[in-house]
Amino acid sequence: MRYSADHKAQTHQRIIKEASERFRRDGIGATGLQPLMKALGLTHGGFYSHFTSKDELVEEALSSAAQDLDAHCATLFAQTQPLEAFIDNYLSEWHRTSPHLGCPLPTMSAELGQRGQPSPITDTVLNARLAQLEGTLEGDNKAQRSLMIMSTLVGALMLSRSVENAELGERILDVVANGLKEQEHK
Amino acid sequence: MRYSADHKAQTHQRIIKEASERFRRDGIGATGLQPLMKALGLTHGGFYSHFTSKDELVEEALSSAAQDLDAHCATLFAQTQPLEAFIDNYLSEWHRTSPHLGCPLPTMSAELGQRGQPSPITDTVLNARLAQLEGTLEGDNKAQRSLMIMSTLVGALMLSRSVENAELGERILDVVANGLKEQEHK
DNA sequence: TGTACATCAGTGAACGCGCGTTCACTGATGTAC
DNA sequence: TGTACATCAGTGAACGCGCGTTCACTGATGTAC
Repeated sequence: MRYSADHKAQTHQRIIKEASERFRRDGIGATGLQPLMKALGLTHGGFYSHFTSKDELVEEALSSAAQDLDAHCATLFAQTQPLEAFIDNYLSEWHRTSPHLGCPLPTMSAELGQRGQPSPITDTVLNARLAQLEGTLEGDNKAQRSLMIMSTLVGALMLSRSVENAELGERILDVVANGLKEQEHK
Repeated sequence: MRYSADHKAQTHQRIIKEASERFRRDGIGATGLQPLMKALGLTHGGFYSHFTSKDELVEEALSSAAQDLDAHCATLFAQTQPLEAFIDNYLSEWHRTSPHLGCPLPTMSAELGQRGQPSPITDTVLNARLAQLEGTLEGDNKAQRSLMIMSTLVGALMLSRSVENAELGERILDVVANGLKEQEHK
């Protein structure tokens, strides 16, 4: 069956959106193409009308997630206390319990580093986030401080999601968020 | 064939050691039992004389890795500047390029959080590390500060390993190590 | 000490399963006349 | 405007592969007599 003009582009986007959520929630290796296509009401064979391989989908899904995140951050940076807003948002209970909609770094970067064929996606995502963070800082050594803050945020969120004890998970977020804000307010 | 008294215990330990390295280097899901046993000169069927399932191996391999790390840290804490030694060691070029021998948190905790059946291994490993770190701190709010430092270390090491650009990877380690030491020296 | 037997770590074929990928096919719709 | 045809997104069976796990078997060694 032939479809209307932008039908294919829409399906393409639907696959990317679903994949970017599943990759972040379950990991890349644990996400099968068959269940993914089925969740969209499609059959798996059609996947290759849109992508040449799973690896290509990984690339596209990650840059899509990064773009969404950029847009989301832009709204945070319009606020009066952009750094505090960024920290509170990154270490929020919502972010902890919504890995599929959040930053891909805590969920996917370990696996991306372990994959055979490396790609510069992590570099791109990280650099984008660092650049935004730098914009909210004042004083000296912005580049170094944004790198430290970003490392702390990524580590704290990942750990808070990995521990079994939910109370410990929430405590990690609270303590680190308050500590970071205190630190930056001197 | 029947083997000498402690033969089985030795093989058991060899499996655990090889597994704990592969899990940290490649991830749990990406580590097959068949290649693992083959690397030890054994056949895969024999695996179930030692473990009831892959999940059981995961548990044992992780606590073994945690124990090794404890011992390693103990030597660091005997030094004159234990906190600096800990930071320098954690963010060393050796640690960055030797994930299979290092801390399991940056390599495995994301995947452990994504697995269906959760286990308290991450909690145990993290708490052990936090307790040790607290011992090297002086001043107030030790619990909070050790949590922040640990988050920073884990995040920085994971990111440094995930970026494709090795120069960026090394820069992350340097900047964060220096920043942390400066911060703690007030 | 010598012999018969029991043990059980390790063997290797086989199990069902889901993976990524391929391919001949379908059939509704856009286009050409 | 009406008809014939080309397009191509999506279908669904099939591919080889490696996974975790099972199982009947082997055979060197410890043990019992």
